Amino acid sequence: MIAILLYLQPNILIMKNLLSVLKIAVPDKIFIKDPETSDLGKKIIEHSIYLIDEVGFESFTFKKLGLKIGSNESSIYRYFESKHKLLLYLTSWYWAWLEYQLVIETFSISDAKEKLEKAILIATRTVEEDSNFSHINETLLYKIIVNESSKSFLTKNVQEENKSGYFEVYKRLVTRIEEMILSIKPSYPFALSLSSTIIEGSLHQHFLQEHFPSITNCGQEITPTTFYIDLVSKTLGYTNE
Amino acid sequence: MIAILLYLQPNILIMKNLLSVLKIAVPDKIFIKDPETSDLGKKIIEHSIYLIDEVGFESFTFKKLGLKIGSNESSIYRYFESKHKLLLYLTSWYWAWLEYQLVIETFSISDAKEKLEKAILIATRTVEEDSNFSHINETLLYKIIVNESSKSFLTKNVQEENKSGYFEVYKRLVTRIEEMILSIKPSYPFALSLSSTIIEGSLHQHFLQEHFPSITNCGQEITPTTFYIDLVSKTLGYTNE
DNA sequence: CAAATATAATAGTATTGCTATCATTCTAAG
DNA sequence: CTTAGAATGATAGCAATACTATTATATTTG
Repeated sequence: MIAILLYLQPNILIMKNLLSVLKIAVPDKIFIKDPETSDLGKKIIEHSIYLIDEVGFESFTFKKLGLKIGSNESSIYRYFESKHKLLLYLTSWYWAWLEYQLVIETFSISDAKEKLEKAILIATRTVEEDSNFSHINETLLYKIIVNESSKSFLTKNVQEENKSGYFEVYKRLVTRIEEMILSIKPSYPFALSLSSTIIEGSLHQHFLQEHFPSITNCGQEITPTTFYIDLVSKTLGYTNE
Repeated sequence: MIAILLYLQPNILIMKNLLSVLKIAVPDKIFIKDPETSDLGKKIIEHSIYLIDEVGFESFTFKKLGLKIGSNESSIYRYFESKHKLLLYLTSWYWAWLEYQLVIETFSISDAKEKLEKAILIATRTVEEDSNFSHINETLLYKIIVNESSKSFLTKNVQEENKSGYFEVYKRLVTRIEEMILSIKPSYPFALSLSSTIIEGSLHQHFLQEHFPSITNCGQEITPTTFYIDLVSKTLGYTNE
């Protein structure tokens, strides 16, 4: 089933259909009860995105979220053990969604360079259009990823949470791009570091673009995508410049 | 005075002397009372580094710090309005210290490439030796920078705090490296982004090395310095490989 | 229809992130 | 040497946070 669908042209309509069959898979240790399995769960996810975007992660509380969705704080605790776990859920969902795009949009590209550049495009572009095929607003979620996602791993418990598999999706994504880099230049000794630099670095450039425009070239003309495609092509030595 | 000192060979002994004359300058709006002006102030800085390293920034409180230094919570509030301001102080101090190293250690280098590579080395190397010439343990502070510094700007108030000048030192550092890049290749259109990528990216690689070794090449053999020197030389097209 | 399951309501608790007030100690100028 | 001012300490208090626990009420499902 999945293989058949993957041969199709990737466009938003097809993605819509695909996602009605496929489910974005988030490591299930992250939640107590899968929010996808109930109306309340979906409302929690949907409105947590609105609320975190609105007030920021530090000021976000389950009590406020309960108020927003006309539900009770204690009910939210039946889905997520803490707001930190909810953030982990959102970030994992985002990375899984990105991986999914990466796979379908590069699947049929045979040229290694073209494939990598497509992957860089997907990983570094601004998510501007909400696909509207679920309760998740990807545009706002992307803003949260730019502004808050680092907080999901910059904690005293990373090691532990890493062992629990909470970051598997993210790591797999880095590995996928690493493979694409290596298929262009197998002798390049920093493929993992370059891959992780593209992914985290582009979030950082997006952040700078919004809050510290004086220390980035990204703006109207130049995008993080432009910057990273140039960087990678030169680093791997396949530029025609 | 400063100019005279800058002609000297940079080594730890001279730095020690230099720093007894020069003071690392942190934007003074960050604190209520300059912690450098009193014993209590210095103790606050010294032990905040130990405590944040020990328990992490989220669990760090002024009450706990007060206990550690045998002082009172309320006294600490006379120096810093909040723990967030204290983190801003520590990060600003670190960036100022790094800028200072950058300036003295590259001052007398006339070759543009050599100068830039020295700068990259300084900006990306692990701080392993505590210089011991002040109450600030640079080794531990560096660990805090790797693990917590992003939290100083990933907040809802960045814009405002940026306007207040809290990030001036950091931005100046990015600009300094940008200039070095441009002096090698004036036509390179992404010098600011490359500079900010080196600085933030190397912290990220250090973080990965410690917590997510499977998605970085940095480890025993390869360091963030190796990776970034290779990246930059290829990107600017001056590699001899 | 009964039993199980999900949700809501309420209460409670330790801790956080402060502010405010007042008391004490130290320090430096007259 | 004293004395006023500055710095520090002690104590109290407060609203909010980040939960846990218990009980009650819907809702679903077999």
